[in-house]
Amino acid sequence: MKSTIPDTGVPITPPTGNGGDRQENRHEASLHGETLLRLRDYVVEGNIPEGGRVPERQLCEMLGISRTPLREALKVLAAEGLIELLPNRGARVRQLSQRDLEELFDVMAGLESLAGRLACEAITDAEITAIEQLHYEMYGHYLHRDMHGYFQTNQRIHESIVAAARNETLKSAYANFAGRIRRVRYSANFARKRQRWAEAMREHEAILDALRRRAASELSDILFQHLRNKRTAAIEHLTEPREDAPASP
Amino acid sequence: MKSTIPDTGVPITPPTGNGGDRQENRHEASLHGETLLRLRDYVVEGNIPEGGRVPERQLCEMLGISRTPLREALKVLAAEGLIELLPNRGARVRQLSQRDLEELFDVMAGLESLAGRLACEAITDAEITAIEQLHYEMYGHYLHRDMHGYFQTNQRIHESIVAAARNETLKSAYANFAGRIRRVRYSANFARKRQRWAEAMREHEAILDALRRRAASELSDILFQHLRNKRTAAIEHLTEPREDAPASP
DNA sequence: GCCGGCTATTTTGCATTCATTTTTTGTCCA
DNA sequence: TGGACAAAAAATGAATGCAAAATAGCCGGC
Repeated sequence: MKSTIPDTGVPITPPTGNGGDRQENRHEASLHGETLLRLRDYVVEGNIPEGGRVPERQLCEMLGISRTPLREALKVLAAEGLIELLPNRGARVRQLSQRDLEELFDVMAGLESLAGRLACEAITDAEITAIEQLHYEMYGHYLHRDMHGYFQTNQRIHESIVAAARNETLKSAYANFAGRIRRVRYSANFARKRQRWAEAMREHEAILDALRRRAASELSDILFQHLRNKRTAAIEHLTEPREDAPASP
Repeated sequence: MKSTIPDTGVPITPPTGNGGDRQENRHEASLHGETLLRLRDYVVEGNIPEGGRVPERQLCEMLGISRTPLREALKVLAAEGLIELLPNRGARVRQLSQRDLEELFDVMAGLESLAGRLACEAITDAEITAIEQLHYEMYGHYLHRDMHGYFQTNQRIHESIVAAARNETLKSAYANFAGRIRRVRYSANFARKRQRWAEAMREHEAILDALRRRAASELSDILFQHLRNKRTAAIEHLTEPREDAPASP
């Protein structure tokens, strides 16, 4: 046997509860909408290995639906870039090349950069205060070397900036791209490198500072560079993934 | 009769030849892929009035296919934001509110701003020369008051910048958003206002200048502002669409 | 004459079915 | 033993069928 593409089977686990509707509006009503949400989460959470095939029949019985709504959802996921559809050969979880990742990170950087710019026009003092809170919280995590907490808070900060941009279209696009790299973000805690971590903290200080001053262009630059650095760290991590094994607690 | 939503019928015209595959890779193989491309063009070209319903059966016979692939294509178009799916009530061409347009323009601005930034890293002298050519060509159109030529060349310039960014993901997202506002861009030749037109030309000079110097941040700012001004012009035009009637040839 | 409720028709959503294509399995022969 | 061919099995792509919902049409009441 064996074709060139590894034909990983799907371990048929019970469906994960629909986490939350990040992106779609109110598709819960229709079956295909529900299916879309669940399938998206299912894929984003990494339940199917990279490049693995997405077997229609198994998913159908797993979700208890027929193939029609499932296939509709697959088409949408393909359009979103999460999976790819090989003609007559079914769907596969999209394999992201290094180049793909670089591109995705850059687009994310561009979107956050835009978010920062727009946020400067609209953000309220209260929102800034909230972000400051998050910042200090994150600093605490940093001091305690609490990676998980750090990442979580970090993400909330970035989401707050996007929210402050007051642009639902942007928010939705941001969520889409974030979903595509989420698998990587989770599997690779690339920022374990101490130096990069400290650097990121400094960048966050600068972000906050620019935000307080509503310095749009400046914030835009800082955010872009910040994400660019994340990108570099992530790529490096994927290329030579070691350094975190002999870490202190 | 009459519900709140205007129930515009679709004038059943022969299908337009598939212009070109902007966004999708090679979906020509499958029927639903073909359908997707054709339907997208059909909608983007404005064959269905704003907010008009997209009747499955008519489109089926128009395209000569069954409902299954058509419905798959509709789901994708809905995910792209071109149409919206009302539960149990079919698809409608998405009506863009003024706010939607503002948001879309801003996102486009962000993407172009990003494109400029990235282009500075990768663009070749030859590409810059090509853009300069386009710029002079556009200037010619400007002097001759040739709006159509001007817009066409203008669009090619912006596309060249996006292409120079060497980021297919960005290019694809750009195409997606461009498609959403294309209907408006075509129906409203908002830049007829002389003053804005001259301003735009100056901005383009600045863009070219920054590009030559590979001044990433600066170009990013200029591009954002340029698109922002376009946005303002467009919104103004939509609000009070007059001024172009008593124009000299 | 206009409004509200009732029925008929259309339309949508999903399941099922059918036709191809691909993939796997089995067998034969070198 | 191993590879090539062939048949079987499975999976995909698309069409059709069927139940539920919505819309339109109609009639009666006010």
